[in-house]
Amino acid sequence: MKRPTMKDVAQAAGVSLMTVSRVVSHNPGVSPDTVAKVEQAVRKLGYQRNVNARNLRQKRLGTATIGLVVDDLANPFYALMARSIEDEAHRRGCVVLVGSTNDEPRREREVIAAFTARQVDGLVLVPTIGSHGFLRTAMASGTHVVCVDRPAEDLDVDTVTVDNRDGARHAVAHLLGHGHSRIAYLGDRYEIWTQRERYAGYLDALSARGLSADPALVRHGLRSHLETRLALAELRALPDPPTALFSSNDLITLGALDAMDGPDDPDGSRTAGQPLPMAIVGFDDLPLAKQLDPPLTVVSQDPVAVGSTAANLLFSRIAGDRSAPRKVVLLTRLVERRSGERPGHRTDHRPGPPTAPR
Amino acid sequence: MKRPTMKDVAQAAGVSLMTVSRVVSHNPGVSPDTVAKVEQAVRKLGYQRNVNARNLRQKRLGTATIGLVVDDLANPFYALMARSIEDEAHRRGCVVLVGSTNDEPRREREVIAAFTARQVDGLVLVPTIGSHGFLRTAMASGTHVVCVDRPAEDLDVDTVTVDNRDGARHAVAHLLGHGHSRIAYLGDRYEIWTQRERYAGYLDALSARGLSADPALVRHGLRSHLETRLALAELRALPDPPTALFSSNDLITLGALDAMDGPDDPDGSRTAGQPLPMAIVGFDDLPLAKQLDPPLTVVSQDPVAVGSTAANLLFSRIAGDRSAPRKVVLLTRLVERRSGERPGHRTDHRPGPPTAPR
DNA sequence: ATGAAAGCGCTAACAG
DNA sequence: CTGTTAGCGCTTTCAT
Repeated sequence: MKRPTMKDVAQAAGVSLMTVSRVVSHNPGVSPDTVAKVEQAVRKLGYQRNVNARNLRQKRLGTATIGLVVDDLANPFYALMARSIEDEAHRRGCVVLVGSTNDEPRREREVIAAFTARQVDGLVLVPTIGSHGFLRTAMASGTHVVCVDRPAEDLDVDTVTVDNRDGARHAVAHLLGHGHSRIAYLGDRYEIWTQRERYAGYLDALSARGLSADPALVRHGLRSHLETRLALAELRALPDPPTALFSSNDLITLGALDAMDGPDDPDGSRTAGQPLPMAIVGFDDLPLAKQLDPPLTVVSQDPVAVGSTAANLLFSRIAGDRSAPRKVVLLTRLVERRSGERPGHRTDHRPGPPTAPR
Repeated sequence: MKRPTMKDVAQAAGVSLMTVSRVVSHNPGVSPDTVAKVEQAVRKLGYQRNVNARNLRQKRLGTATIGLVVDDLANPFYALMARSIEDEAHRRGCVVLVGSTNDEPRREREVIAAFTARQVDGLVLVPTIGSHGFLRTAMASGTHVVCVDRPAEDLDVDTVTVDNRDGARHAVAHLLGHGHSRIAYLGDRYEIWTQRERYAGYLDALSARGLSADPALVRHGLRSHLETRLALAELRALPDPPTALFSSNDLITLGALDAMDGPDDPDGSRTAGQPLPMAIVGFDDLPLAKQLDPPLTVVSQDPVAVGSTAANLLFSRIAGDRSAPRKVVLLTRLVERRSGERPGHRTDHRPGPPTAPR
């Protein structure tokens, strides 16, 4: 009923507890016969060492446990990242605790506290908005932290991000290059670092052409499908509506594409063959992007590379690297399919009088 | 530098270690002044209880840690499931260790061993193929196990699955109902339980119409995008090619849609407005399914429901439920969009006269 | 090559 | 109300 302990194994093998410890730890200096006897007892009892008890005494090697704290494990980007971090950990005989913050600082603190209370060797963290000073004490007592996806505003630690600004700039430049000048920006909460960066990239691209953003075309804070639909509806009702759209994350892209299909039809929808009413480029690639009509042009980032880079950084810290914090910035790639190439000079897509050309 | 212990707090507060323990555990019977003194010392030192040490002594409450072992954390289905399990765990003040097996029995054993060695209270497991007898000893010593997505072949434990067979049957019946009789089956490894079930559903639907499967139209063991493309190419080269397709998971659906686009074009592809050459219904919903042309009809399962059901089952076991193992089977839903409705009696899909409207 | 003693950080079971 | 003594399962250190 209860799990066997070293004591039980020792008794079964007729040796001392210490000898069992040596065998189980593959320590040298035990006679082959004894090893055999002990190993047999181990198998017979189904003994497995209690790693937590071990870690209590032997802290030289750490707990071989790391924590991964993301916004939302269900988000494909973080899921891919998590998998690649888990792979790196597994290679090193390390396990990983995961937690989602839901972008709530409070939940973030709870999750991190639960992890550090279990003596994790380190943390890969997608920080929420707000201060992370509370991590200082944990870090002082040896918990290593690597930030991913975005930096923690007040923490100078290893950080792996992608060049969001550059990615957005390219996306919007692409749209501009295809004749669009009224390009809407659809973004998530402006408080999120990646969103600020992407918006900055949007502005960069405009000003490189001598344009400035029309406030009427800029929408921050889109948190849901519904809000995105609404925002898009308002944009289209404008006297001078946008001809193109830059959506700053996958969820918003999804919402926008859905909204473009027209009225609220739960399952099936857009009339076959009818072109999308606006050009669109989105941040983040999506599985069926190239099967759309027209195929969707996106800024793609590599979550697997982000994850493995972060994991490697973390493990080298755990292994003793005490050099200055590194800031790694990975590149994005503009995957040009065709949704960004619709002509920018026509917006006729509704029955009824076409909007004035240009 | 080192983490403070209760001893340090006791010293700082001028009380005994035991008093600190009581305060930290919110035990009654400590005078308010003492509580205040201790709490202040705790804050001052940034003390946090070592949960592992605590669990070593007090095993009444378990470790408040569960393990989640899935095929692949990056798979959207498992990612969603993982998130919902993590939510349930978080509600209960429990943390979760995750691991991917990659469908390799060996890695599964490694991951499970690493988890049980850390004294997890229970395991939510997507079992690989093969025996799981090795879990018996862990279970005998109190580790609870709940299987999800598929049953473990030789383990009588709580299991949460969806009705794969029924889902597949409906999908294929839908295709049959639209005039198709030559329907190809594209599946992953037949050794995987879900795949066998879905194939059985495919056969069910055919025989309900008095048809039997044409072996030439059945392809098992599709493990990659490439293999799927190849398989589809072969099917189309048949003298009497299929007019419709049932793909038995999301990856295969993706591969098939990709292959239908024609030659190997890395990024963008299909000519706008050109209809898909075959009808298709896939198992598992996909984010952009309804934005496709035609919108993709799928069998959808609810990973969040699967996850939360499994988590609830596990936690009630941990809480002491010793009733007979439960087998929960959730339903799937056929989301009828339009890809299953192309006429089954024509296969002309190349440049030439446009397909009849609707 | 093996074992005995001490102690990791904490709580259970008793004292006072 | 508070403190003392064991001891969880293991490893360290020091014998033998």
